[in-house]
Amino acid sequence: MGTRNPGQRAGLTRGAVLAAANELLAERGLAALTMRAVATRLDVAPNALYSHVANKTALLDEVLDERLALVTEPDPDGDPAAGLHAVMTSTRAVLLDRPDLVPLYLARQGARGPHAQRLGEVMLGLMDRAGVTGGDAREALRVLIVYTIGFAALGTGGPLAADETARSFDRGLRWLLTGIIPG
Amino acid sequence: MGTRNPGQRAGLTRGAVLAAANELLAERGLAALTMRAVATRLDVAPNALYSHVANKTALLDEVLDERLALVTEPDPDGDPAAGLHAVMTSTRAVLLDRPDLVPLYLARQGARGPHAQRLGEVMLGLMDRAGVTGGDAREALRVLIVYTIGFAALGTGGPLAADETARSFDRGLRWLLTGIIPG
DNA sequence: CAATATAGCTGGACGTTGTACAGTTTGCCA
DNA sequence: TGGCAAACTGTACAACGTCCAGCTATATTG
Repeated sequence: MGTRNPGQRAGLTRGAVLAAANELLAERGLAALTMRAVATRLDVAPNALYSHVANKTALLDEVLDERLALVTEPDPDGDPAAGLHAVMTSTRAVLLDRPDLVPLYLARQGARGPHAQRLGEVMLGLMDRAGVTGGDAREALRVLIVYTIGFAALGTGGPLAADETARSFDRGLRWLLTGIIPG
Repeated sequence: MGTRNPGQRAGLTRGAVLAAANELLAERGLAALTMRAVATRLDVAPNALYSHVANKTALLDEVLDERLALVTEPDPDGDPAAGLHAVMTSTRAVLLDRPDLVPLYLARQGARGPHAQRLGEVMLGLMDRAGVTGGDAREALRVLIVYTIGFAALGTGGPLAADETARSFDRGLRWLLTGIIPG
C-alpha cells in the first residue's frame, strides 16, 4: 500500500515539491527540511526531486520568494508614508510566520525573486510620489528592508514579549519614515 | 613529520581551538569551518576537539561572542547620541569583516555572550544619560541592534558599492537616533 | 497501430558532515 | 611507585546532498 511503485510515474510536479517543502518548514522547521524528508512526504525516492528542482539551494530560493507573494500590496494612490508603513508591517508579519526563513534571506544577501522585485518597485513608486527619488530612494529602500528583515529575524525570541516587539518595530519604523519623508 | 603522534598529548587548549576556528573562518569562510578542518589545522584527530568544546554550536557561539570584543567602547561621558553612533558604527565594521558570521547571530536570535551583554549595558548607560530610560530604552536598544546587525548582513552584497552602503547605514542610523533622542 | 524516443522514477552508491564509543597513552599526585 | 583522570586515537554510525545507471510508462512518430 504505502510502498513505492518501482519505475512508475508518481505524477510529481514542481509545485508539489514546493508545497511539500513549505509544509515541512511550517510543521517542523528549517532543520527538518531535507531533501529526503520532502521526498518521504511525497512518497518518492529522494533523487526523484532532482527531476523538478536543480538542487536544494534552488528549492529554498523558490520557497523564499513564494513567501513574499503573501505580502499585501498597499494602495498606490494613498498616502505614501502610510503605504510604506503598511508594506513593511505586512512583510514583517509574513516573515514572522516562518522565522527559520529569515536567516536564509540574510545569508543570500536579500531576495532576488520576482515577488521581491515587485515589492521593491511598489515601494519605490510610493517614495517617488513623496518626492524621494533616485539614489535617495534606493538608499531609503535599503534602510527599510534591512530594518524590517532584521526585526523579523530577532523578533520572535529575546526578552520582550511579542506585542512589545511589535511596538518596538512600529516605533523604529516611524522614526525611519519620518527621516525619509519629513513633515 | 606531519604525522600525528598516537596516544600522545598534543597540548591542545580551548584557546587554540578557538583561534584555529577563527583563522579558518577568516581565510576560507563559514562553509569551510568544519570540525574536521579545525582538527586538521591543529594536526589532531577530529574528535579530539570534543575534549575542549562541547560541540560545534558551542564553538560557534564562542567565536561569535569573541568577535564582539573588538567593538570599541565609546567615551561614557561624551555626548550620548555621538556615543551610540560610534558603537553602532564600530559594531557594523567589526561584523563586516566576517560577513559569514552575521546570519548566525540572527539564527541564534542575537548574541548572549558576555561581550554582547557588556555592549548592551554601555548603550543603556548612554541612553540613560540622555534621559531615555526603562522600557523606552530597551525598545530603542533593540531597534538599534536590529538595524545594525541587519545592515551588516545585507551590507556586503547588493547593487550598491561599499561606500554607498556605508552612507545608507549612516543616514538611517541618524534617523533612528533623532527619533530616540530628539533635539 | 507498431516502433521508438524520452522523461520520470528507482535502487544503489559516494563523499562529507557531526559526533559517540572504547581503548591507549600520558602527566600528575598521593 | 602506583594509580587515576584527562587527552588523544582509531573506528564507526547515521544523516545529508547528490550522482549514476537502469527500468518503465508515456508521448511521438512513421
